[in-house]
Amino acid sequence: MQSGFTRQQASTLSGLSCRQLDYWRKTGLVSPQHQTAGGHSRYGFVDLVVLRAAKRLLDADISLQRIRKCLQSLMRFLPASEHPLAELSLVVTGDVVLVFHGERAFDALTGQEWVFPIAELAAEVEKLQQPQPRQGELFVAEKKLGVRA
Amino acid sequence: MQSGFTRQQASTLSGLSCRQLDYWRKTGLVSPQHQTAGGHSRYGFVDLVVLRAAKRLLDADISLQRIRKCLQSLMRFLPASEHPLAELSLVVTGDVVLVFHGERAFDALTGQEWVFPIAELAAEVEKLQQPQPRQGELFVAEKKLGVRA
DNA sequence: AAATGACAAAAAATGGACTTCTTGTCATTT
DNA sequence: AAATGACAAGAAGTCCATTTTTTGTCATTT
Repeated sequence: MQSGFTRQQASTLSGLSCRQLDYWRKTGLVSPQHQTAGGHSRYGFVDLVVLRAAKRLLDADISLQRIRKCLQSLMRFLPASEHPLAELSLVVTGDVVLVFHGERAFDALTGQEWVFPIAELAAEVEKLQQPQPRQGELFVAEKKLGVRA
Repeated sequence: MQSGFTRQQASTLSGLSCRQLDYWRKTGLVSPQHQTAGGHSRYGFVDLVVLRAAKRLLDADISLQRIRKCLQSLMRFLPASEHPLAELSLVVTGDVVLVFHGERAFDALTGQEWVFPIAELAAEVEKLQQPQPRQGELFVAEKKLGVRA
């Protein structure tokens, strides 16, 4: 076994057409990791993972242009992280792709992150619901110190 | 303490204007849980949680029309679930709102769910990378049984 | 086999006009 | 105070025409 997957192999294994692979390479979406001396493509392991991910996204009706932007973000995680892929998930919904890494969720496109637990809101409301504090002493202390006023 | 929060209180506690509360009630987005004998609003605990959630979504530039649809989905979880709010989170990104409940992620709007771990893709590729099976016997068995052909 | 180029069909994005929805403000009623 | 109604500005959604992107197919080259 040599250095990587040929175009044909990559196509078969990813479910993408050779035409797509060519176009994607030409437009910089997924470029094969190596080349042969003769200038032929050799796709690497990470390439294949990316190609399969892209295929899934396409199947989920995510447009290529969106995938283009998302993969840029995904790529940052893929080769980099220590526990690389195990803790990494994609959530696809509507036309948004999220990258989950542990507890955090990033919009693969914007990099924006915003998660908030409902329990937090409920706790806030619950606190407001009882202006009479349970811990009387603390309340008194606050009044004395003028924390609330 | 009586039955609930007045409009004014709900407004103050949620950060929404009375105008918004009125309009939202009129259009059925969030209706106060009870009414007084005189026909005045009394917002309940869950109402307040929902109002605060809505306020946050608005602050995140989610349009009211989208919130309208999302809350319908969120509402299903809120009063229903056993471990109600503790395991519930919202992820807001771009113009999509996801409801997280345990391991699952639902598009709050469509209800669609699709999560996939990258590790899975990597494992698939890894398997393909070695056409020589590690378990020789199994491979032979498959050939014998014609499973692959 | 793989890369490249050319042509065309299909899919997706963009931009603008138009409509609907939200919200503030103010007056009136209950 | 709260509800209701009226007016208007701004925000957001919809629809349609136009442009760009993506992909298949086929021929040619390396």
